[in-house]
Amino acid sequence: MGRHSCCYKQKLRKGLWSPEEDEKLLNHITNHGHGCWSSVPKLAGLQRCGKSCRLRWINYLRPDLKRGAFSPEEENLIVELHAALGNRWSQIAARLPGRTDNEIKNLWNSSIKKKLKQRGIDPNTHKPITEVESLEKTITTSNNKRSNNDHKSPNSSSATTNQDFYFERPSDFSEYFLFPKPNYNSNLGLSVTSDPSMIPGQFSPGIMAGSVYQTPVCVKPSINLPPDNSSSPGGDHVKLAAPNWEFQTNNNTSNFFDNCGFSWPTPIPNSTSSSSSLVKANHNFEDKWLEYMNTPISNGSTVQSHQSSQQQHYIKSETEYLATVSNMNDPWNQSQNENLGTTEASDVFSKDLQRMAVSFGQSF
DNA sequence: AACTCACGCAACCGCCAAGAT
DNA sequence: AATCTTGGCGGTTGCGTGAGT
Repeated sequence: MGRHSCCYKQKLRKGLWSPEEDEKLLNHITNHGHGCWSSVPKLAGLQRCGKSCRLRWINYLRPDLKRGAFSPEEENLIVELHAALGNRWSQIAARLPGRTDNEIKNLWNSSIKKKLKQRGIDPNTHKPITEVESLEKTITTSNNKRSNNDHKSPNSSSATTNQDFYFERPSDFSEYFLFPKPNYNSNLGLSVTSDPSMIPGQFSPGIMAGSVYQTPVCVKPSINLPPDNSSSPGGDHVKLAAPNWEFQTNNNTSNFFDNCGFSWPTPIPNSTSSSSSLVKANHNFEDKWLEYMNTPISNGSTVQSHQSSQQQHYIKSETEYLATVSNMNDPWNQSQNENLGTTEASDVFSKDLQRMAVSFGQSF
């Protein structure tokens, strides 16, 4: 259980991939597609397990990867999506073309989390830390009271987890629309929607952000995406998450994002009384939230400063070529690449060059 | 120059779900 | 129905690098 049989039945290589391995894998998938991942290493002549090959392809070799530093727009979008989706990195990555879940997860853990904390925002709940702390106190108190009656209380986890965050939310969010909706397009400084191509399909991050903490209980929020055409050059080998979200509390299968992109489902009746008090209680938070969203999360230049050292990898040139070719038939990718700023473009292959230098023992 | 520390990234680990047998 | 295989995901770890002393 857990570890795949292929990983220990055979003596397989682990650790960093060599340029030769990359080339083998890239050539194989380019020519044949990956098919069954477990057979890829054998067919490609690699001493790796299929899982490792898959990961390497998805996170590094895939031709549609964007690479380079995250833009402030991307970071803001990640924050918004995290507020709505939690640690569902693959789903967040699906909204950020060319970015991998691993990349986003790393960025979140290494950079964004800290920035949010510095601003007094709890990165788990996206609420002001003071509010979270008071909430924790309340929950601890109530749990203590409850545990006096029931020592086996299963619901004793911290309120700071995402799960708890979602469960805290009112099931009726109709009154939450009383909140003034922040207009992130205007002068709030959040530039997420300034680049419409950033958001595939009908996703409207402005609306999303306004409803960040309004996500109702048992909702799997997501965004309608057009069919993903950014798969590997060999065909539909790379499956990106294909979300098909539904409102779970009932069987209403109408899509969340019909029409206006991010429309909320019908509110659950019989819970308005509690939600109205919540609205009041959350007014302060709304102000803080606006303040929080008013400031772009990243300074851009501070992110991934390591990548300022420009280095390249010979594999990437081939990969980039493939990406270019694939983009010719892919309007979405075309628009994406057009939106790559010069700064970002210059960062694109930094890590690869570094590896090349290491591999060949040369400096450039 | 040498050392330490913090950070970012790539890769692995463990688990789960779905499909195949 | 039970078991096995595979793909996928989120959490975690270890290494390389750069900054600071």
